[in-house]
Amino acid sequence: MAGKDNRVTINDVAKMAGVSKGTVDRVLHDRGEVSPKSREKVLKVIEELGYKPNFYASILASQKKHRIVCVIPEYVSGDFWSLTARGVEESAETSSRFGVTVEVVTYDQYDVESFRHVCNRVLADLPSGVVVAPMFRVETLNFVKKLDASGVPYVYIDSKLEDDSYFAYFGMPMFQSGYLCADIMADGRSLEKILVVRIERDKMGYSDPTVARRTGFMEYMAEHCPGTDIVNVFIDPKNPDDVRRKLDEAFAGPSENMGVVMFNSRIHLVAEYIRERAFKGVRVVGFDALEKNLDALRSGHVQMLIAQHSDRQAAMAVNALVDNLIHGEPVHKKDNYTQMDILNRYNCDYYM
Amino acid sequence: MAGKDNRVTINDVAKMAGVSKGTVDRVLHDRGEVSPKSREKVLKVIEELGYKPNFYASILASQKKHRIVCVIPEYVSGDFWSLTARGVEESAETSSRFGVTVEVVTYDQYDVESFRHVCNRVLADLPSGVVVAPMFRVETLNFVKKLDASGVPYVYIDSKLEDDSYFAYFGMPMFQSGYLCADIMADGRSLEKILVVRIERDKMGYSDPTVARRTGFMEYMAEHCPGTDIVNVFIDPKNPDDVRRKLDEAFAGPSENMGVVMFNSRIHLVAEYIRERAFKGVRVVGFDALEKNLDALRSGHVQMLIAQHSDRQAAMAVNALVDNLIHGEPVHKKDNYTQMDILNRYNCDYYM
DNA sequence: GAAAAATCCGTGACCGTACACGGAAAAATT
DNA sequence: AATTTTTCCGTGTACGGTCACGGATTTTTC
Repeated sequence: MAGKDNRVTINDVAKMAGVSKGTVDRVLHDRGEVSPKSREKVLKVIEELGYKPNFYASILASQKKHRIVCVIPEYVSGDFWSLTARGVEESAETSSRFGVTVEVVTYDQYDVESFRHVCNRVLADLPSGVVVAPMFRVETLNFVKKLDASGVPYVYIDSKLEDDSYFAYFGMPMFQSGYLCADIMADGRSLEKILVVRIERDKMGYSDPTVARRTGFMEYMAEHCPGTDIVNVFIDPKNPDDVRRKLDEAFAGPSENMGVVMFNSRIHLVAEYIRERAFKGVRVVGFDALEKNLDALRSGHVQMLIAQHSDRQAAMAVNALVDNLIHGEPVHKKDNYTQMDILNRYNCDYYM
Repeated sequence: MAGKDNRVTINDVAKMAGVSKGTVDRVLHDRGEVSPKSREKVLKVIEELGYKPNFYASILASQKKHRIVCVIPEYVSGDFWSLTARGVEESAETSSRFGVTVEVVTYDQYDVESFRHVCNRVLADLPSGVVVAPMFRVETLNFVKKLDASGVPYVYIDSKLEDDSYFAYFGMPMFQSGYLCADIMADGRSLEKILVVRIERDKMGYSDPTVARRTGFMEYMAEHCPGTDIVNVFIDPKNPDDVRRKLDEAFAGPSENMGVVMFNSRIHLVAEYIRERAFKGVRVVGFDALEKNLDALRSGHVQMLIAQHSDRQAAMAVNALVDNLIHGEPVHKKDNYTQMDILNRYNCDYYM
């Protein structure tokens, strides 16, 4: 506890063990070429003296260059994946001090082929570690299997797959986030109808990370509000007219005491619609702290958001790899569920 | 953007500027003994080459030992200040790598004399930087004035005072947290009565950081729920009998549609009482993610908590000082308001 | 038992910076 | 003009590691 100032160095260990620092270094890095008994002795002395290598001397001396690549969906400024990218950017800065470069490569999340292509590029020039946000189940499994075979550690962010040789996972508990969302939507009020707004793609075969979220939501509703009418509305987010038409239809009936929810980050589309139509009293709940969503929160067109720090998530993913690469540290926890932040108009301005 | 691998070193700069690395070093650290024109030239070359000192070589070479002390109220495991202490502990670990030792000293927050004593001890053996959680206004101002005079940077955590030579502040926006709290308590329901449970000390002259929070709460209520009856209840937290008696009195009347709130971290006392009396339907809202409070959340005796990551807060405070001491970095922002986290039974388990 | 191979280990040159030391050049003094 | 003082700057060592290189021992081979 009492911080010792007399740091013990590799030379101290060497002297004490009656060998040279070269030998100590060899056992430290398991580089072989050390007789069992020297090894033994050095290890014992290290233990006794409580030797900790000087991190900085180490980095300085070993001019190793590690490279980490992050494979995430394409993004444009302000959307969900741009947050992740920002997190990567941030940790890249820190990591560069450690001689680790971090590289972001993106793929079209609606196009398997582009994902395959990116994977191949990564495999062609193997990095020291990989961070991947999986959208295509089979292809990702295939990808990571090859990484694993080459001894390249990989970590999942956002969502994970059911293999188990991943190095770590950082993401939101999807099911629970849906459950929580339902509670926020419904608790203490008796809603007659809830629109679940989904985007067309949901219907297709892609592995959509938000399905678990929807499941959580539905489960809560079934348990706590069996009487509430839940209506699915499918929209094409790229087509404003379509959005307007579909929502007009959905809002047509008796729109008293209604709720609207989306399980991806696009709730601002709904907010926009509601602003246009000047609807009052609709309870709108969504996910992710995109700037557009926060604006909707401020203007009162969205009541609540559930957010995660995807930037921090990404940063932690990268850092976990860096720690491992540089310091050989194992992960603290393999599965890291980041907190679910509930935002409303009164606390959103203090969200990062 | 494209990560350059060819880091430029102090030698490159020296060569380019036609001087020796010693001179470059002198201008880098403003150590004088450099002619204006050499200085000029070096500065220009640094600019051109985009030279960034190698952090690690720098730390390694300068064997400076910095010491930071954190002055916070005494704590026992599980209470509010223990969270802060934990954050300090964490950042202490990181900081030790930088040759910075972090030391925690505590005072009795109910005893000015103990605070004075601690301050004197700190002043007697000046550290390189100070983190302080102020509870006594006058004494703290006096303390920091002396620190300032000695050129020791200090940062406030938790709450800040109205001087302005502090290096930084990390804390929750107290007024807004009260405002938010009121919204969480009252929004969408029509409460008849709200008990504001306070501890005796509130009545005395101590500078209580939670007054701003209470003000925020009251302001919201005045604006949005003028009809709600707000009743102050003073308890002695150390005396369970007193708590029970006072709350019994407060709950005596028509206890339909009631709310209870506390502005410090002791809401678990109320939860305990409610559990004992097996009251139903009371809306209980409080602050801070103490283990006891989280338990109350899980068991349903508290509906909502507003939390802050006081550990992260403390860590950031220490880190800001470390960055400044080691790297001479100025603060990003002087006032750092940490986010206000809304916790209920469904997201509290993922809160760190 | 000598030669070849394998094993083990010490040496020393770095990594990029900080800073003490002492000397050269310029300025001030006499 | 000679001397002293001041200003300015280059040199060299240390910080605590990493790793290539080559030498010394030991083991294997024939």
